[in-house]
Parts: sequence; C-alpha cells; structure tokens
Amino acid sequence: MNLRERKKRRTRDALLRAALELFATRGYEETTVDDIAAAVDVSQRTFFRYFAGKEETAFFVPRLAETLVVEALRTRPPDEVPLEALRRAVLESWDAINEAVVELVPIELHLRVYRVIESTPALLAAHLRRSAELEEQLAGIIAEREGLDVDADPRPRIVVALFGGVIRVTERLWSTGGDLTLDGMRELTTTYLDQVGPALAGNWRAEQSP
Amino acid sequence: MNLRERKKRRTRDALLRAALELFATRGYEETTVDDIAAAVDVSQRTFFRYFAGKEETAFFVPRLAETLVVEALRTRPPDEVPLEALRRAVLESWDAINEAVVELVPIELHLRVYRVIESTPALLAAHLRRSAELEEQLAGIIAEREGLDVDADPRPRIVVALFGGVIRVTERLWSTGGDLTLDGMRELTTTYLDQVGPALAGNWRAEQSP
DNA sequence: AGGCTAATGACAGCCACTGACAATTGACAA
DNA sequence: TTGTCAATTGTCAGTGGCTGTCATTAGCCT
Repeated sequence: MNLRERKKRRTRDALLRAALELFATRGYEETTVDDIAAAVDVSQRTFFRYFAGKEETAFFVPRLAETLVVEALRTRPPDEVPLEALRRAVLESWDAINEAVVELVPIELHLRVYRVIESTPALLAAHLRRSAELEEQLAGIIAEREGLDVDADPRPRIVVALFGGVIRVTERLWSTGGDLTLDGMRELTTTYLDQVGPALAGNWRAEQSP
Repeated sequence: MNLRERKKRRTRDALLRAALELFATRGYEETTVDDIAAAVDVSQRTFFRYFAGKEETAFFVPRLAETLVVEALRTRPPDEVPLEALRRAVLESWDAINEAVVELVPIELHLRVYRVIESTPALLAAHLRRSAELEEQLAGIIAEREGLDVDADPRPRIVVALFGGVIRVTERLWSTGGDLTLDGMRELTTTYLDQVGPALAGNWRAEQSP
C-alpha cells in the first residue's frame, strides 16, 4: 500500500473516529458535517468523498458486523435446523465482530454510539431499514440451505422475521440496560430466544396458576 | 365549525391530497415541498405550518390506521389468547380503516402511495420505525390484558415482535404482488400467520418427505 | 525532472426546514 | 356595522445536508 492509499485510509479513519466521538458526546443531530470535517481539518467536500452521508459514519461498524453474521450463517453445518443455525450464527459471530471492530474504533466508543443510534429517531429508522435488508439476505441463505424457493415458501422469511424481532427486542433492552458486556448480550439473547416457544403457546395465564 | 376552521381543514386536505398525488405519480424524492405548496397555491411556509415535514404527509393515512388497530386490540374480549387477539384485531380493523380513509383520500391513491413508501428507502425506514413504536404500544396492551409487567416478562414484547414480523413480510408481499384488494390482504395475512407454527417447528425437510 | 492522474479545496447551488416580522383576514363585542 | 383583537399567511433570511464543477495540489511513474 503506497503513500497515497495510506493517507486516504488515515483520513477516512480519522473522519470516522471524529464523527463517532462527536456523536457520542454531543449527540447526532447536534453534530454538523462541518464539525466533523473541521475536527480532522479537511473541507466538508472531502468528508462527502469518503462517506455518502453523515448517517454512513454511524453505521460503519454495524455494517461490518452484518457482513460477519451473514458469513457465519453461510458456514453453519447444513444439518442444523433453521432457527438453530440463526441462533448459533449470531451468538458465535460476536467474537469475530469484536475483533474486527477494535481494529477500527475503540469498542467502548462503539457502544456509546450504539446507544445514540437507538435513541435518535432518524438513526433508529435507518437501523431498522438496514435490519430489514439483512433479514432478506438471511432468509435467502436459509432457503438455500433447505433447498427452497424464498418466494414460493413463506417459511424462510417467517423464521427470519421472528428471529429478527427477538434480536431487536433484545438489542433495545441491552442498550438501555446496565450490563453492556458481550456476555451480557449473549445471555440476554439466549434467554429471549428461549421465550419464543412459551410466548406463542396458547394461554399464559393458565400456565401461571398451578 | 366556523369559517376559519373549515378553511383550515380544506387547506390541509388539499395539501395532503396534492402531496400524495405527486408522490404517487412523480415519486417521493422527485417532488419538492415547493411543488406541493404550489399545487395548492400557498407558500412553502404554510405547508410547514400544517405538516411537520414532507414525510408526515406520506404517513397521514397509516397513522390513522394504527390508531384504529390499537383501538381494536383494546376492545378484544379478554379471554382471547394474545396471538389470537392480535390477529383478530388487525383483521377486523381493516374495514374501519377503509371507511375512515375514504373520507380523506381516494383509497386507490392511498394504495399507490403505499407502494411508494415500500420502495423509497427514506420512507421505508420511517415506516419501520413507526411500526416499532406501534409494537411497543401493542405489547403494553397485551401485558395489561394478561396482568403482566412489560419490563419484567419478555413474552408480551416477543409475541408482538413475532406478530409484527409476519405482518411486515405480508405487507411487502402484498404491496408488490398483483392482488391489491382488502380481501387479498386478509387472506395473505391469515395464511402467513398460520405458518408461524410450522416455520418454528424443527426440521422442515423431515416434514416434506413422506 | 517532468508529465500524468488522483485527491483536495473553493465556490455555487438545491432542497428541507426554521425563526422573525409584517400583512391579511376572520371572529366577536360594542 | 364597525372597530379591535387574534389567528393565518406570506416574505425574507438563514442553517444544515448534500452535489456538481473547476482549479489547485500532491503523490506516482518513467
């Protein structure tokens, strides 16, 4: 990698970190693109040559994570049942995610940004849309594993939708809760996934009384 | 309702219809607020006095629908099991929705706008965020019906998340498919909801072979 | 060293949206 | 009916995100 490319990567990383740092401290809406550019001492125009928009900086790390989850699902043993494959793919990709993220951004900063995403309407909306796209991908992989046509058989999209729903509920709880560790997330996720059966089961009240 | 109020409602309705008409024909991104204001012959500033933003016009009808669904769930007989209550609330509120919408906007226009929402990234994102908020409300109602604390017991949020996932998959299929009738939607929804059990069931492949 | 190409900055402009102030128009009492 | 008050609207100016254009700079390669 020659000087030119090294310089480019340095500028991009600097912009990324400056942006996330500002988002985490000052808030997303309160940070202007000019602020970010100024923090790295480049022109605003240059910022837009590295990122398609302010939003893209906020989702740089999540995008990485998604890639790894997709990859993890693709390499799951084909004998696993769909829900099981999804569960394990997610749970086991977190270590890889963690590793990849640290290269780019202090993990603690990412966590703070994650809370900003969940609490900023514009970012939450973008996050949900991205999740929907991820789910579409995952459904495709599941269908392939099972030898099905995604458009003919509704089950792949349904499981993934169910799974995604649980993940999102979990994410929100985790991001607003106190325990911001990886293991905390893992634990929450397994607990919640185990609730899918009971939640669908007919009468909750009947189960409560002995 | 005096002249002043009548005039206001007329302006708002005109803006709303003009906006939706433009979105449906020209596309959302391609229509500017100035276009909408010009179509009704008011200033751009006036548009923003009636709607918080361009987006709000696109979601005016969906907002109405959401209100009616929430209401429908609230009046469901308390002996129904959660998933059943949700299903019936949604299926049975469509008539009421249909009725309320026609007052405001030709139903055919609404359907065209709905497709624009699903196919415009910015609007899809907003739509998903609104859905998440709706789900939070529904979870609260379910918890109340069952005498539970939403934050202590995960099941209300889980069922609603599952349910919402299925609805969204259905919506997308419906909006891109050919049959844009109410009954088509109803039928698709019931079919898909009936797939939740099978989709969660362990081994799809085993079930396929006799 | 010098020409080539990619990266950057400076500038102008579009669009969504907001605050401020003045002009207009309906409401209501005298 | 008219005059006053309050609500509605238009105009203007400004901010922030984002894009196109063009000249300048800086690394690359022979």
